[in-house]
Amino acid sequence: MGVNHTSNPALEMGRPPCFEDGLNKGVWTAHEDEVLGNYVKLHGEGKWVNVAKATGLKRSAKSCRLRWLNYLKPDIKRGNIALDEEDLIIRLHRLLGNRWSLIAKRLPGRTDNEIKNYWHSTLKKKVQESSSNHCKSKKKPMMEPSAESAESLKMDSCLSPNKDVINCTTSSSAHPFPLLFPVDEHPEAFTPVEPSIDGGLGKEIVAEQPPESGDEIFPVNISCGNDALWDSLMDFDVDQLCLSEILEENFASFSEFDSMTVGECGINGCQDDPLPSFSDLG
DNA sequence: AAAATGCTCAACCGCACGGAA
DNA sequence: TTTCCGTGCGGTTGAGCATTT
Repeated sequence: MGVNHTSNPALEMGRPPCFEDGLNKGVWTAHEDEVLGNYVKLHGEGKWVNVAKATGLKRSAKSCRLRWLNYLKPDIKRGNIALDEEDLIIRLHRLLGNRWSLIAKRLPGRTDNEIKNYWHSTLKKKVQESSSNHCKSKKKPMMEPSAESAESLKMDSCLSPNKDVINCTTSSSAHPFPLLFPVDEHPEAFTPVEPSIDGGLGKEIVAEQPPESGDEIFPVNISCGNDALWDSLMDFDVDQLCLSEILEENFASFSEFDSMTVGECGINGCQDDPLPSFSDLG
C-alpha cells in the first residue's frame, strides 16, 4: 500500500471531521498529527489526558492514544502484510482467538487494529475456505476458536460475561479455545463442576494441572472456571513464543486441535526443551 | 455509463482492568 | 474498602474506493 503519512490518507478515507462536545472527531489533519507527534517525542507515550491540555488539540485522550499507536508511531509498518506474517496471524488467531493486541505483539510494527482489519477483510475468508475444504476430508470439523466456537458458546450462554471466564461445555467439538490435549484421552484432567449461579448451561469442565507435573514440564494451570485460563495461555504461549519458532512449526498441527497434544503442536517456547505431550504427564 | 454491491481501514464506542486517592 | 481516573482492548461504524452487474 505504502501510505504517505504526509499526505494524510485519513483525509481521503474515513469519517469526516466534526465537532462534538468541544472535541474534534473524525479524521486527523496533518497539523494534528504533527502536534501529537511533537508532543510524544518530547514527553513520551502515556499521559494521554495531558496531550489535549498541553497542546490544545481538541481530541480525547483515547483518540490521541489510538492515533499515535496505530498511525504515528515511527516503527509502524503499514500494508504489505507478508505471507509469513499472514501465516503467523492465522496461527496466532487459532491459538489466541480475537486477542488482537496479543497477536500484534508478535508481529513487530503491526498494530492490533491493522491485524484486526486484515483478519476481517482477508484472512477470515481464507481460513473459512480452508476450513471447509479441510472439513470435507476430516471426520471432525476444525474449530476456529473465536469466530465460531466463541460465538457458539455465546449463543449457548456458556461464555461468562467475564471475558476470561469460560465455562466449557462437555461438547468436545466446540472448544472455546484450542485445547492442547484431547479431552477424551484425559478425562481426569476435566473436573465437572456445578453450573454457575448465573445459569450456566450444562456441566462445566475444569482442566487442572496434573498433580505430578512440575512447572517446568507443564507451566499451565488450565481451568475453564477461573480467570487464569487465557492468561495462562498467554503467559505460556505468547510471552515465550518467538516468531521464528512459530514459523518453523508445522502449520498443519494448528489446524488439528481436535486431536492435538502439546507435543504435536510443538509449542516449546524459546527454550530448547520441548514441551512434552500431555500423554507424557501422567 | 450508471447503479449496486462489496471491500478496506481509520476511527469511535463501550467495557474492563489496574492503580491511586 | 470504595471510588475515581487513566489506559487498553475488542467490537463496530461509516466513508471512500473497487468491482460487478
